[in-house]
Amino acid sequence: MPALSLAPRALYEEVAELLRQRIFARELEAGSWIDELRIAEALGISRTPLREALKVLAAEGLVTMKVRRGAYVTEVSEKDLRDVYHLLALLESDAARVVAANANEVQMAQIQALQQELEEAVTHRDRFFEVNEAFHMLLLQIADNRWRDQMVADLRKVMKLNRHHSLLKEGRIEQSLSEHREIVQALSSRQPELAAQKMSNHFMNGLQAAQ
Amino acid sequence: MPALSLAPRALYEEVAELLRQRIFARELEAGSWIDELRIAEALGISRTPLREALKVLAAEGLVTMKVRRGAYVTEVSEKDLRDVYHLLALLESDAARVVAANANEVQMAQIQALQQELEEAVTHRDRFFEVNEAFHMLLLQIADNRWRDQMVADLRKVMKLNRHHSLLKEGRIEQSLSEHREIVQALSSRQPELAAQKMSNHFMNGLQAAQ
DNA sequence: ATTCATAATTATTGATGCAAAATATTTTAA
DNA sequence: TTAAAATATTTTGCATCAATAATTATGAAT
Repeated sequence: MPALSLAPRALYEEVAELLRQRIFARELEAGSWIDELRIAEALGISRTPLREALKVLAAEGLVTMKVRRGAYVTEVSEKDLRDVYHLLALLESDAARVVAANANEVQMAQIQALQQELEEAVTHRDRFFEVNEAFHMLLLQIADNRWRDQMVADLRKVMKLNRHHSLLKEGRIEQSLSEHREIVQALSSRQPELAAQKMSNHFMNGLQAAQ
Repeated sequence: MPALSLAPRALYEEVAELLRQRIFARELEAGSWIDELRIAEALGISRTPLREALKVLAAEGLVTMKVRRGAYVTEVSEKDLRDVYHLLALLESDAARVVAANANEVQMAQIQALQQELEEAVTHRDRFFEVNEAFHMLLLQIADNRWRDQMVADLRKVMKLNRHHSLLKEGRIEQSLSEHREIVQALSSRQPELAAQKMSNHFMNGLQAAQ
């Protein structure tokens, strides 16, 4: 029985989302083989939508398909993690550059409002995590490049495969907040290169905390 | 009857490749609906591998899935084209930066050898096209970031959706060659920032020629 | 004549079944 | 006892089949 949903998504998308959650929650271990038959049976669905979901996840980089050997949860090495952070830094710092150069006053106000929310969420880990994500999403949305949005979304999913979460490290939230202040400062004062540099810095520090 | 294949790829991958070719060749028009039944029948295969192939192409951005309405060939607007070039410039110029900083002497020699081949191919459009692609691939390979490789590959596929091919424009090949010389020069002299800048420039000129 | 509702047709989505390939196990021989 | 070969089991991958949803066409009513 499919889960209740107001937006009628296709079953393969529902399944893809469910598998993502299980992968992030490490119920499906990194490197392990994904038993199609078992999962299809457990979910009460056929293998067809499950196989389609696996191909979507493969394109995102979350699983790896091997010919005639099925799907495996992607293993993320230390180098992979560095590489992914490197690209996120590159893409999001470019977004920051674009925003600093092109955002209108209303959009700047939105950014500052979210920064304010972030300041207030500093004592609540989950809330901070949530607002932090919203902040980065807002910048991407303003930068307005759907291809970048897609790539960043995929890379962030891969990043979540890693067990060490940078924001969970002692003192990282406070440091992250401080870095955000500098980014917003650079954006507000319309300094594209500075904003890009601060954003890049933000990711490099995140990587340091993550490993 | 499935197509003869020596390399034991899965059928859905063969089909994905075939559809890519047809999309690039405009046999499948931009924005048009993809008739599963008709194509499956024409290829003499069932709809299952075809549907899996379509989901792969959707992840690459070549087709767009609409719930309960099937697959459509992605329409690439002028803005899309600019956005894709922007990202390719960003990613490949970063690769050039990494190469300038980290490549060893053997790799540098490979780059120079390919540049030489490019010089010799200037009078043969198809050959130039081929060597040009090999050149960019070599830089990516040396920069050694499989996530970037995947993203660049996807973006290049989207770029090919556009009907105006920059290398087909009068004089563009000669200009492109000259830009390549400057890139190789910057790489050989180990100037990361200059290499990145030249590469970025190369893409911006390519975009100009493409529209 | 136009609009709304209902029915029919068409196409997507999901389930099931079957064959081929790969892996694991067992048996036999050295 | 160990290794190799043959057999058996597991699992992927493709095809066919059934059902659900959407669109279009037709008919009736205002």
